[in-house]
Amino acid sequence: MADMSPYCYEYPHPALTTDIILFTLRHDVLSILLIRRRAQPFQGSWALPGGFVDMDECLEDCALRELAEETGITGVYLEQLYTFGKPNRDPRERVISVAYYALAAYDQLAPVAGSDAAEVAWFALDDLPPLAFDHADVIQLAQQRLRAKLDYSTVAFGLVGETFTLGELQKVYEIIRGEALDKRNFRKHILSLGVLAETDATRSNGKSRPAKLYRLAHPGAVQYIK
Amino acid sequence: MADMSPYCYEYPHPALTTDIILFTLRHDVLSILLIRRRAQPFQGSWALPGGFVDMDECLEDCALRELAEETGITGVYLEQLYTFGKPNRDPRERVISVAYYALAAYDQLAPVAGSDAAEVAWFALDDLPPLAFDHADVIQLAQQRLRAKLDYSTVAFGLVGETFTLGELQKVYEIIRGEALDKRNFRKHILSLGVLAETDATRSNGKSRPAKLYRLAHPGAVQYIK
DNA sequence: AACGATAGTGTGATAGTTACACTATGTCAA
DNA sequence: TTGACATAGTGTAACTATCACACTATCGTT
Repeated sequence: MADMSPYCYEYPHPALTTDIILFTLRHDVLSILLIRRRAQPFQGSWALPGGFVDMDECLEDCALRELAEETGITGVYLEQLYTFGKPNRDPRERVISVAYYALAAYDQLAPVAGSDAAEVAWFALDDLPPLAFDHADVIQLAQQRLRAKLDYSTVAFGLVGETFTLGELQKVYEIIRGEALDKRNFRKHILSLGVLAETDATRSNGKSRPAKLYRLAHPGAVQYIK
Repeated sequence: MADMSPYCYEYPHPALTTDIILFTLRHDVLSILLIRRRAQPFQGSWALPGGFVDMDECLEDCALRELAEETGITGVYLEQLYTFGKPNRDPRERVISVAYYALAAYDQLAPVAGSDAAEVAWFALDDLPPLAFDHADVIQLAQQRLRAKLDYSTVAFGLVGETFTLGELQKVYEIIRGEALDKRNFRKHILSLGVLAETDATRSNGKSRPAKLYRLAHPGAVQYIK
């Protein structure tokens, strides 16, 4: 018994995990990536990717590592969301989960089921399967946060590629806010923020006039705006 | 040895604490409550109130309990801020800290040093002593968050009493934003939010014309506005 | 009764937001 | 090659919100 449980403490310690809500837009639908659990508890249920924090890694590194291990995905934008710690979240033992949300452009992603995942799949946010643990709550909070940050930060740029057309960007805003936006007003607004730079390339969707491509003037961190 | 460390796990577990940044306005200065540590590590240093999470209590309850135990303070507004988890935050072992910030009106508070605290004192945010652990970072983030939330929520009401004059409320905004505001514009704005209710009482500061007292129309949760 | 202190009140200028419709340029099919 | 389709790209006027600004009212104090 002691051989199987060699990590001993004077006081009880909880287990610590990270969970990742990876948002993307696929076929004009806001979606997240879920894995089907290979292990107990909730074996066979859909759940957020995530897992236990190693003792020598920081929380953010853990989130990135788990996402990579379970889904093969790397290089996404990541931000801490909230820490969930109710006593009976997990039937095995006390587990604290630090939730992160991640954003990426769909065509830059190629998820592959990894070690702890029997399967990996995208789900539209309004068509989620039954979820393990309290992951439904986690996802709902993430969606709220994403919507709120649209208005005062540059999060939206995390959901498009490195270069993008204003039409693509407008679609991101429309889908997350759930309402149509006026094209001229949107362009005026977004250009006035001063965070975009023109490129001299254009992109055609194959059916119509090609659109000018833009990129972030200062790529990297999400900025607060206004 | 095993007798001193009876809580054993198959994998290593971190310790889990909460820390609380309790803001108040005292003598027109934004201040927080610190305790002087009675125990190692950082014995004798100033630190945020906080402590280890019990295995059967949720994170928020822990924060409230620790605040009560160490400072005697109860009944404050509390909100999760961020979770700090770098591997070497604490020299003893891996410690994850879920930080909460709290708000209260100064005259409703009477801090008293409790069990783990040798001393409890208010410090102006721009005149903090050297702090234990990474608490200086925690406080800085809390201050940023407080300032940001002023503009899109009703947090400011957490720093005044149950009833308050518009002059008092304006002072809260001015101090947190660090700039003077126009009285007429402030009143127009705050009343237009529709979150205030008049009372028919007034309050005099003893030196001048008494001011009408207001209260929150829907006390309780901090609301998002605009 | 005069003074000091804070409460309380409105208006005009400016800036930001909204509503709204047509031309331009590409692809595709006949 | 030309016409139909799809999306890109563009300006203006009405409306709304924000900002700057100064005086009167009412209390306590001397």
